[in-house]
Amino acid sequence: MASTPPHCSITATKPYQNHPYPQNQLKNNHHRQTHHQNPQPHWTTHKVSLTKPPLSPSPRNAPKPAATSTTTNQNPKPFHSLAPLPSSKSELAPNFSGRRSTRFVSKMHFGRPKINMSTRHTSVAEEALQHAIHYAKDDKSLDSVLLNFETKLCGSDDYTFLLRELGNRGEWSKAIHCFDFAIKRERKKNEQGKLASAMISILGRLGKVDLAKNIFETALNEGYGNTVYAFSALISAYGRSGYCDEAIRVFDSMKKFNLKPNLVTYNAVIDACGKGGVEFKRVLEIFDDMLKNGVQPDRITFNSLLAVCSRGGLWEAARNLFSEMVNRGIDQDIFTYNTVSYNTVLSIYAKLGRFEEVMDICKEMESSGIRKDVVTFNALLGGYGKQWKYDEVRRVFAEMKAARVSPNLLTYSTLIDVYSKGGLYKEAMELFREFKQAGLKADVVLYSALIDALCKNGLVESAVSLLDEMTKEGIRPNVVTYNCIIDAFGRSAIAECPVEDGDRDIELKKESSNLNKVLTMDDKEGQLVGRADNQIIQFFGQLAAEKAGQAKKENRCRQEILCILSVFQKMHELEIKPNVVTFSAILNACSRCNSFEDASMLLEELRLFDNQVYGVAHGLLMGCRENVWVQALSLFDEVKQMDSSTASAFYNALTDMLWHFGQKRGAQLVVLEGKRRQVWENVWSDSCLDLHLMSSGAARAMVHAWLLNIRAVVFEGHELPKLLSILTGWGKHSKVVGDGAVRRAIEGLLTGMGAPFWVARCNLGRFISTGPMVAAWLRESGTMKVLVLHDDRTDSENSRFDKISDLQTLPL
DNA sequence: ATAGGGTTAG
Repeated sequence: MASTPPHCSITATKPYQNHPYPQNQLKNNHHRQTHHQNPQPHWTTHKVSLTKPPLSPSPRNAPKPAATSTTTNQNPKPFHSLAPLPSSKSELAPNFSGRRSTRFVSKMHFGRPKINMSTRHTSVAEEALQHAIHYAKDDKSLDSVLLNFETKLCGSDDYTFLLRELGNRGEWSKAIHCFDFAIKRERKKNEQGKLASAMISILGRLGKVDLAKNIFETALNEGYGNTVYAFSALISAYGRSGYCDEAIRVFDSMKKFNLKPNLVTYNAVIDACGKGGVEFKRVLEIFDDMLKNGVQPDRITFNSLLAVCSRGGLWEAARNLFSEMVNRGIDQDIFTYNTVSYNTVLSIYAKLGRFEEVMDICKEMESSGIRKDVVTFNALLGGYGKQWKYDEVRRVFAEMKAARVSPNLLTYSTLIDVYSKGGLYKEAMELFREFKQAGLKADVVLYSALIDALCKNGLVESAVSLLDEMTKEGIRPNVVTYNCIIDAFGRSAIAECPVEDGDRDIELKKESSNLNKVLTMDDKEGQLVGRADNQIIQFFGQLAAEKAGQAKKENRCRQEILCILSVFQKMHELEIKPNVVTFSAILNACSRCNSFEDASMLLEELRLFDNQVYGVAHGLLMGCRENVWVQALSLFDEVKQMDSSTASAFYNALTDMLWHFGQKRGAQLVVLEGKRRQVWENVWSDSCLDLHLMSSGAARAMVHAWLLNIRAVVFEGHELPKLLSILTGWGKHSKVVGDGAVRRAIEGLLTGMGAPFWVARCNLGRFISTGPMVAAWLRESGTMKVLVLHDDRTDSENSRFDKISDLQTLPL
């Protein structure tokens, strides 16, 4: 076990720990016992110990791994030195599970669609698929469909297509039936092998490990399963269901069968280890084995290794791996690898919005004769969609269909999400309809995206009823689903009423009534679109109509609070573990409460989730800074372990809540602590204050601190820079395009203080001034008074604290 | 044939 405590990671949630292990796999599970079972019963609230000393940071004195740039591909040996480092364990950790926590759960749901990347299947196969979906209600009718098509279907490629597409639709039973049908009719062992590995992979993606194992064993017995593909598929199947010991066992057994693992096999087993919480040292052994056998690791290998590190909190090791990756030239050599690599790079560039590079890669792929597969297309669609390049999205989607690459759940999920985020609800609705027509089933991620779209538009109650629908459909919501809803609390009440344009209004009403007509037609159409689906389509119609700003807002707040409490209730019932995002969401919800009483109800929910986070939030809110500050610091230590946007979101939420309830000084302390810990990158210099990553409360508290800071500069007799600027952004970073809440808040703040700043000519989100003007203002007698912040509520004990830590003397 | 895409907290 080396020095790593089993639960020190920030990704402590192990969603699969709830899966019942198959009976035959419970033996020899020593390892799993230690790793998979969270020793803390989740729903107990631990006692707050306000005297608890702050956590010590991770030791920095551990020996540095010696991954250096001298390493070459031919001599890859430095990895033994990447020993796991001891890392601090905190009691907060179990709740502070990072974002990765739900990924795995969501991937367990229906159809991890993975379809044949080539278009080797014939159009007959597509026709057969339609028949199998729509007409085959039982085994018998499926048989007759298959018999009907038997002579026209072209070998294993057509059958593989059929299996995969059925798998994409969650129809594992039909898929197995087709597999049995196909295997009987196939003579060549090689082709039977293809069918078998495809079938194993499909079942693996659907989380049906036991069935996958059956197929595998039969294939072995019948003499067509002895391939590296079948083994790799089974390893991956075990891995994605969390049975990493089984995955390793299968991997080890390959030797007996004289099979040499290849890159994919190694990647699958390393990935399984990552998901299964295997300690880093053990994974490195496999990695070394890989290198010894001359299999070159690729980006996926490294990513999986990195996941193991981050899981174990082994940040040093992760950093070293990363630099090793760069040293190995993974980035540079990527094009000499294979399609996989292409897709990985492509999706990275697409996410970054670097479309020139994306186009280059596409061209490169075309010239090397590598076909774009569903993953390639999905990456392109997501990339263009996130940049709001909807024309490109349409073009790529058309190209995809022309290339006869079937859009899958992820394709539609991506598209529906980007269209909803862009406010193109009609398009989103049409895609949802197409998605249902294709016979695909929504999973938790798609539902969460839909729920989020409703929430972001203030339709919290509709979101909650969709939550109920998905539960009824047998799809288990995850923490993300709940976080979306919690974070939406109060949004509708504070949402601005857009300035109405009469004509536009009428247009939208027309559009909305058209939508309703389409809806009615759909009902007649019949079976394909079910109850929940109709509801979703209705919601999109509602959203399209709500764009006209017709929302009735009376009583909303009251209803919403009841609604949100019922959501918490459901979360408890389903035993959904909260994470740091949940806490941020609750704090944000508090900021939207009009009364202290409402906020208290929400804080009470926070207390039930995590007494310690509650202790800090509540303590600061009540002005008991001195008592909770130590506790707060240890909380911030934990938050610092998250990725930067998660961390800053938490600081933003906490600060906003404090600011909202008049604890401005407390808010400022939190913000300065965040700055000290570099939660927001490069917040300030003497000439510039960059607020674009901050919430409005955090930004305002920061403006005060910054101005006090340059006031000190002035009073020390130094000159200010000629030009001073405050950047607020103008909504570019906002998920709501052009929102600019921070900009408005700062504008109001500066005006209110009489600070001589004005909006820069070419940039609405930038306030500027000159050094001399600001200096003169800062010298005015009344300025200091408006700059220093106070709390509405203070504990008498705190006056002493205030005096010592007068702002100018704070370590900034 | 086996791996790799999508959702929340700005």
